[in-house]
Amino acid sequence: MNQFKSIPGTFDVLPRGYTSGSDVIAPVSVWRHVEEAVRRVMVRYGAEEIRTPILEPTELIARGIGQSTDIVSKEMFAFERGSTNYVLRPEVTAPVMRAFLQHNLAQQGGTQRLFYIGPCFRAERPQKGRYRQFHQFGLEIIGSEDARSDAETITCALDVYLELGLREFTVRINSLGDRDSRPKYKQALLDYFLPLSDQLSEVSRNRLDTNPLRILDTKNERERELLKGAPILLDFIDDESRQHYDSVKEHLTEVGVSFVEDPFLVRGLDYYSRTTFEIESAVLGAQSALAGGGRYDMLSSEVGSKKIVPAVGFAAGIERLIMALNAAGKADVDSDCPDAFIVSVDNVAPGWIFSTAKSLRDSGLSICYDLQGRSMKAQMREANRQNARYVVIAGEEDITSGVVQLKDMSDGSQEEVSIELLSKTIGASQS
RNA sequence: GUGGUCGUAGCUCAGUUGGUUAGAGCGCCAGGUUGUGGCCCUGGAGGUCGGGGGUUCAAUCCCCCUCGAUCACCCCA
Repeated sequence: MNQFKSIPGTFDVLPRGYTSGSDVIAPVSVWRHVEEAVRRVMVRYGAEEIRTPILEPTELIARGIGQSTDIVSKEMFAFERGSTNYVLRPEVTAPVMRAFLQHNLAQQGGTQRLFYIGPCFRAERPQKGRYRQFHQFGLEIIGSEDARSDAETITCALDVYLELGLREFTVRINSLGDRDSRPKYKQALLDYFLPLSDQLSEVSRNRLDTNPLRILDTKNERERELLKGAPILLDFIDDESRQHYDSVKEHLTEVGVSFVEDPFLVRGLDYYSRTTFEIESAVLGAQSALAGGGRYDMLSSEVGSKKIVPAVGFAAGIERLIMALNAAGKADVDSDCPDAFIVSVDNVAPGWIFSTAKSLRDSGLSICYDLQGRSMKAQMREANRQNARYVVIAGEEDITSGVVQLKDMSDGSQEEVSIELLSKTIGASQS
């Protein structure tokens, strides 16, 4: 009988953490540490949390992200039930936009700053830093064209990394221009590459038909050489987009964010226009992108809005963030430990242990005790392993006399405490 | 979907040019200390050496198949 295993590309987050292949799966405490940092930073940005379903209509994702993208064409976990097509969300921007439109959040006035944390799903072949179920957090600023919102999106992502103690990353930015810029540029790219097509790899040759922009981020050495002579996207964008882009760069510079302009930074989701950016870390191996995002002014109309709703946002991978934290030695986080562990000498008075634990818990303390009838030594070891602050030692006589031993595990000191005063004494020293 | 690498205890890994009961460290359990943890010492549990087939007197080791893991391409977080 084979044991069941988690599906490839998914993993369990355990209390203690473990290694899986070359990946270190961090303990839950690290995950919470990250999630709390995200929430702190988001609050500073005035962002409010939004939670959307894991399941979305397939059509929303297909239209939002784009039929020809890899995500939609080959990486969706999608299924049909009755007359409805469902998909496990591969990202959260389109769902957030859907929710924004569905609930008419524009009616609440102003610009909405919405953030999320949660799982996403893509049917890719797993590898280091890439999973089938992975976790993202992100910010969407919906309802403004202001270049400050683009810059704010970038600083917000960076602030999460800074908050967690990361320092080593690079920001790459580019502008894709407006709706009309891309077709013009695509044509220019085609004009450049078609005569050279015999020098291109098979994948890139196919892309000339399907999505020529994707040739720009090839890793192939020879193609990179060819790219040096290729037309530059920035030369094809409209004046307004150019001004907008300059303005984004100025704002970033004003607040001391350094970045590199990458004329070949396109992204694999169709909804981007104008600003795009990626934040990457050198410590991550092949999957080096920590976060990515950009402006998506066209998305709202793609998913059925009559009005164009301008928006920008970023999405960041939590697994990759944790990998970077591990590499930077910033992933050591204290996990919760009990205030006290009750040791029963010779396993006497199980009922008393149970009810005492309950009443101490009722007073807000975290209490553990042995459930296996183990020796006192083993109970002490267990208390030590769990990092209990105190051990309550109770034997037959202690309980009848109403006075137990309270041992402070940090320095080994021990005192007699009457049972009625236990919660007060343990609680008083809570730091 | 395509390539490379690797499968020995819960974890990290030794090992056998094919030869009796397959090892270590960590972890776990117990004892050393009959009411006291961390350190130390002793002992113990735990493995069909991924699975199937073949070669051989004999396979964990050699061959074939298969399954799984992993890294990379592609793409993205």
